[in-house]
Amino acid sequence: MDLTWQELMAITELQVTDAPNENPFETVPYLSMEPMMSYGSFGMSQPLVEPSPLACEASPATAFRGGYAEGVPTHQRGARLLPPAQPLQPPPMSLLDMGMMNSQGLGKDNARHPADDLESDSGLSLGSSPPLASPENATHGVPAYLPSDGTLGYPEGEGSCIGDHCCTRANVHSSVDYQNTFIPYSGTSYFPITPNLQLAQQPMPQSQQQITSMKQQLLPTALHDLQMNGSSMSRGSQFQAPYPNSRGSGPTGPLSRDERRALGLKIPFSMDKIINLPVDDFNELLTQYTLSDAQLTLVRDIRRRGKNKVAAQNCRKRKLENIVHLENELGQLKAQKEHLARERLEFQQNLTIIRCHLSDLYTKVFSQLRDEEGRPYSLEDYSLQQTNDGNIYLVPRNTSLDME
DNA sequence: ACGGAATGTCATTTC
DNA sequence: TGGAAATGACATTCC
Repeated sequence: MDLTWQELMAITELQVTDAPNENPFETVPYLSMEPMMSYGSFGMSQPLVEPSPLACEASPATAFRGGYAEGVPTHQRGARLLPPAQPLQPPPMSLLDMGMMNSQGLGKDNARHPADDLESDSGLSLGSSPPLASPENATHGVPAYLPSDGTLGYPEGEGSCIGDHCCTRANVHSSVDYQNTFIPYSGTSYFPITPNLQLAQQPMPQSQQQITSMKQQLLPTALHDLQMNGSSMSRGSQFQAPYPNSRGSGPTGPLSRDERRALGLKIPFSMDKIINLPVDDFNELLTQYTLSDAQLTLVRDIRRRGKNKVAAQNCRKRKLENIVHLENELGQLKAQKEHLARERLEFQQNLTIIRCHLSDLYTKVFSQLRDEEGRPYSLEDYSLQQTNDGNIYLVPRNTSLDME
């Protein structure tokens, strides 16, 4: 009997890890074992109604559940006199047949609730937004547009160079280093992958393939050009027509609208200076020349448009990168969800096993108990209740130790 | 001729 | 408070 008690208590110890309703992916509710866990009723005050998909039928638990657990309502039945509370505190208990448990998949990890993995593995931080990389350095430190004095623009102080030969210009590349000014998202996942998950090694979801395809299509044109000091950036602020050169026709080509305007108004300094000079230097530059209002307005417009052009390019690049980043995280989340679903299923199977054994042991205990007159205690009328101090008592079902 | 993509520009907000 | 950056919306051009 003591041995049986040890087994029973070992089973109840295992229940400590049972917190089924904390599963965030819970969709199919199953019976909580909590009533048996609390210091309240230690008996089957609630029937085990969950059908067992496992080999529970072959054990005595089947008869127990069928004959009592499912047949006995929770309301009180015929009351008997409360016998003297019989302390049934067993000696220190041992885990029941851990070898069996492990053999059935109840390993140290399997007993964990999936919710544990949610916290420990995912590191989900919905409150944090992706660190939008700022391209503000594009014009700091390393100027976005190299000084073009002598190589492009207008001869300072004279606007005599108005002709076809002036439409050609040196191909001054932008020195914006997008590889450095942008923080790649790929290295800072917000859903850290634990080794056991190995999400990164999972097959790429279809949506991710799509975005990858999109990236392959878009980035080479939109991003790669930017990164490779290509025509995009140069076009933006250098003396290149916005559209004719947009397909890689080279450094030469028709003047842009602002270029033509600048030529028309004989703006005495380069577009590069107008756009990329710091504001103080830009203002100082303006003081060195006597400009008409029209010239002044045009220069300021050119500066504004030139800066906004670069900003628009940066903005679009960021937008694409954000899409790629979010698609990557979506793929990781999907893989993580699948992993948790598998763990949940395994957990439920283990839980069913535990319940079967618990019912079996409970039946065994009651079958060996006898009252003062030698009659067996009925599971229908008596239950085991544990007090706060850990003692276990056999009490009628209509009696609660809490009230005493 | 039409649609999509790329890019420029403007207005507005945010930094 | 002014300048710069960011960004949505629209326009323009090319393919």
